[in-house]
Amino acid sequence: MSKHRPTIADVAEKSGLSVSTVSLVLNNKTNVSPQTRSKVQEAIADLKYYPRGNARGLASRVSGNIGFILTEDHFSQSEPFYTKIFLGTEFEARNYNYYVLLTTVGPSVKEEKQIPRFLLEHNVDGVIIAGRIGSSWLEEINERGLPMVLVDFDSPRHNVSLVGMDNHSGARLAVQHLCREGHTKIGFIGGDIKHPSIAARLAGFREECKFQKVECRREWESIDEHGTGVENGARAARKLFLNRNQIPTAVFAANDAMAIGCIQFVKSQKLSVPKDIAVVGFDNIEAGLHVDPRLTTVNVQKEELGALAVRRLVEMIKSETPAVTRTFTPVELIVRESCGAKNGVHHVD
Amino acid sequence: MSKHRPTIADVAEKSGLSVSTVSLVLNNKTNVSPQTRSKVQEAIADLKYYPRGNARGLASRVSGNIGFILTEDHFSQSEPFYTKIFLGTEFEARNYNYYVLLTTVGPSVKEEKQIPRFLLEHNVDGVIIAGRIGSSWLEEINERGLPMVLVDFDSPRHNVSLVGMDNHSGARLAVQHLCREGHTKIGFIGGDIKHPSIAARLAGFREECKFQKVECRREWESIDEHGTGVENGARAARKLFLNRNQIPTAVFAANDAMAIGCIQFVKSQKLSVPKDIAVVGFDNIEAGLHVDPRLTTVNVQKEELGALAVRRLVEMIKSETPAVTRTFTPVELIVRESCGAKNGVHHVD
DNA sequence: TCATACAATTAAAGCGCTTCGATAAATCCC
DNA sequence: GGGATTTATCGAAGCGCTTTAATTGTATGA
Repeated sequence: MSKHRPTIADVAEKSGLSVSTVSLVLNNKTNVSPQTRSKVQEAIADLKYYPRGNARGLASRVSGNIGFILTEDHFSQSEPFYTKIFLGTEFEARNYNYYVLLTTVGPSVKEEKQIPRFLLEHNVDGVIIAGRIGSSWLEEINERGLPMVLVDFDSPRHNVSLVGMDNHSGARLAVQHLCREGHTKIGFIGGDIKHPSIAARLAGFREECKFQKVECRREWESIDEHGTGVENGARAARKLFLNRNQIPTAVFAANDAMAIGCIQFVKSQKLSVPKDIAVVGFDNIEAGLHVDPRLTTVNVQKEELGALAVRRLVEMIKSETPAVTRTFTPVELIVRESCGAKNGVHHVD
Repeated sequence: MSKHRPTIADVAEKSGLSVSTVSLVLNNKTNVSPQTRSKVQEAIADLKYYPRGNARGLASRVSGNIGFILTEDHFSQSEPFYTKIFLGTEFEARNYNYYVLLTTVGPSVKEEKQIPRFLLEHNVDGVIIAGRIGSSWLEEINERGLPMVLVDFDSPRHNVSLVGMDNHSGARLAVQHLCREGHTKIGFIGGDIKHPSIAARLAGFREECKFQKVECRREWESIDEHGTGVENGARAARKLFLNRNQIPTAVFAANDAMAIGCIQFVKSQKLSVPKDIAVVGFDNIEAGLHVDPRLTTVNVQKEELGALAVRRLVEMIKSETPAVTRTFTPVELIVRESCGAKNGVHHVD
């Protein structure tokens, strides 16, 4: 054993310079001559030196970590929607030399002991929150003076940075496509209608219906209050289709999970998708590929959302005066069989 | 501002004791009188003091982190199988005051720059690896002298600790159930047959067939070399059912993804599941709930696997002489419709 | 009663880095 | 040409903790 891991002092000695100078090189500071810089870099490479994060963090009082917060029900959801966002985060964080600490939390801040340890221990330099979350968490983090970025959520009361997708255009794309397929009676299925993304999708739906001069009655907008899962989709579909004189021939669902629920319900009624009812979803989750018929949907760039969140967050961390930003990724229509059209991708213009 | 975060010195002052004593209390060391201990704890509570991880890590030369390594293709898989394992890891790690750093890696160690930063920087005290991984990674980690635990994989050459599930019993449960349903001709569908879990499932399948005195020909064992995904399942099913005089009436698939592929193929041939072909899978992934008919399968406790891995890893970290352990969680049969039986759960005895 | 052991507490020396202020050398301007 | 700047390098302090060895206090045994 004995041969122990090289420290900055070893690098200094090897290169014939001082520890401080090596540190300057390490941190890409100015006022280092090119020769010096390369001498140091050579020594670093020779020794296979890697700075110890703990020492760096202690001296510079930053943690080098980013916290990623998810509510428990989001993460335990079967669909890897948030997983993919997290993956994007992890990838992008590497480019900035940050580690990502993921944790799940309950719906709202209760006891101190439920607060993520990385917050209590000041072990993150900023926080990314994905999906719906109680505003008490936003306040908790604000109080700690940590920069934060929301992903696919918003809190008007908190004027917070966020990254999201272009829900409005996505909904319009979906409706537009159904119209192109000849549908004139289109319904909407949704849940958790206060969620900004869902609300925006409904708004886009209505707007495009109006624009296309297509019949879209309020009674064809079926909202299940209890959530946005498959079961909720099935329930909303039941509400939409049962006990009505007239039903729509096409449905735009606020997300894929509900769209799948809708398809299940329609099939359970011995009706055919897409022949009797065409269905379009939103999110492009994997399950849409395994449902029969395969789901036409609006694609969301999940990894990109995560990466974007990191970039915004790092900007805030580095900046003295962080600006509140709102960034939206574009979406595109993915045509499969559930809408009764030929396959293909329709990009948003 | 100004009011800055309390340090151990503040706690020492407040409690009228020395920094060293506070440290002893913090670390639950012996030789501290009960009165002293409670005085310190009181001060800690008053000040809302939390030790700074970086300082601790620097002084005690441990990182307080656990690395979680996944190959890229595992993580980008749609199915949240590994996500759930990770979640279990994260949960259990909290109990031991560890942070989990997740990263994905390529199939084998190539350049130094592809090595996870937490390894290069010695920023983890141990490593959990989930799923199939190139043995060069195991060597890389071994060389660094880090304790490690594999989840759902094995490397006979490396004599490494692992946690897995009882694949053998699971396969036997599945076959046993099919026999109980009256099937006498049972096929097997699998992929990546060198994977220890898959191989064990095949072994269990054969053993139970023999035990039940049921016909199971080698030509009814259809292996797709290219993987264990849905497509591979469909392809293996094609190989199994096409161009044969006699085909089995039931299939045990090595995992749910392949089972779903198999169902898709069977349906594409205008045959009925379970009437013409009964199908049983393994893993109990969510997608099995959304396929039609819903998939009968063998449940694997994914979160528990992750938690278990943490426990084993922490034992190794704390121990001077880490023992190599192999731990297996029990499985249970979950009966849904794809096997043509009534629903229910059959536990392994 | 005095040396001995043991328990409880502490002072001080780091852990490996960053950063501030000092120093020395090079460049500038009138 | 000489004081004022600027640039490159370094010494040393300190980040907040752990840990070792030393110190003090108290109980033990002969």
